[in-house]
Amino acid sequence: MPELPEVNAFKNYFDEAAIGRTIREVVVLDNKIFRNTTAENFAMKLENRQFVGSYRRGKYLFCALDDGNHILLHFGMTGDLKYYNDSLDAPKHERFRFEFSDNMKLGFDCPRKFARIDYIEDLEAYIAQKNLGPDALEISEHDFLAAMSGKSGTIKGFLLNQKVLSGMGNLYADEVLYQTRVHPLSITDRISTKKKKEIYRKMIEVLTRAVEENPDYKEYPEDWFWKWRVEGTVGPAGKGKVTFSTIAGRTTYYCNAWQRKYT
DNA sequence: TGTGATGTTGAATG
DNA sequence: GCATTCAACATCAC
Repeated sequence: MPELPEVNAFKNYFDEAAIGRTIREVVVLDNKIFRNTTAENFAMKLENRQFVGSYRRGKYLFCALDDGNHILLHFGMTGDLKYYNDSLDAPKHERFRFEFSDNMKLGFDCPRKFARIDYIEDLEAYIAQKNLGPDALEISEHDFLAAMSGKSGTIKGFLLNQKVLSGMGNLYADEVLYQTRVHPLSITDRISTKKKKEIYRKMIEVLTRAVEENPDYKEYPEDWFWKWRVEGTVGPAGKGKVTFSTIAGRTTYYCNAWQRKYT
């Protein structure tokens, strides 16, 4: 999926396509993508409304309506947005679309259907109930260090936990650990304070750079991050080869000789 | 043809 | 409570 930088790019795309437009009709092609509401209710609530803004927190994109309510767009692994005019240009796995009063359409595409769409009347209560942690680009160094304190799980699991920190995904987590030379199996609170701060700074740096690229997760620049994330790639300064295993439930790439394991 | 994929959730287990 | 593992969700590409 889209991780934080990709969702940020979706936000930019959404803002451009939807803000200020009136929704004439909501066409639903797959009921199951709605989690806390039905397709009928969703359509009824949104028709004749206008989008007035959007707010991203981690991988969650909240879109504000002119009646004060919100919708959540969560892209799962394969969610995507497409803005178009001609019906022939509808994305292949469109699950629903907004048809605006000017006849333009914004389709939500998602082959694997891991995406989730919610209708939200109380945004703060919704976020509190989800237990969603602060955005990875908003959290302060102090709060980041405090969150690490006492944690006995792996650093990889820590970075992926959306309740602690929202926005990091599998690829960017591997990138941060690789660049800071910390082994993904390191125990979070055993890492030195100096290294913890390095992880924090690198996380901000990597995400900031990625956000600036406005990445489209289907098409990354040639020299994008994680080029190294291929088995057998030789680590920096000839430090051994990249290998992978499942850590915190996700396929994790790392270089044993390059990344120190704090235990 | 079997396998794994940028994510989340809930249940079961230690 | 904390952390981990697993299965489920559903489809596509290799």
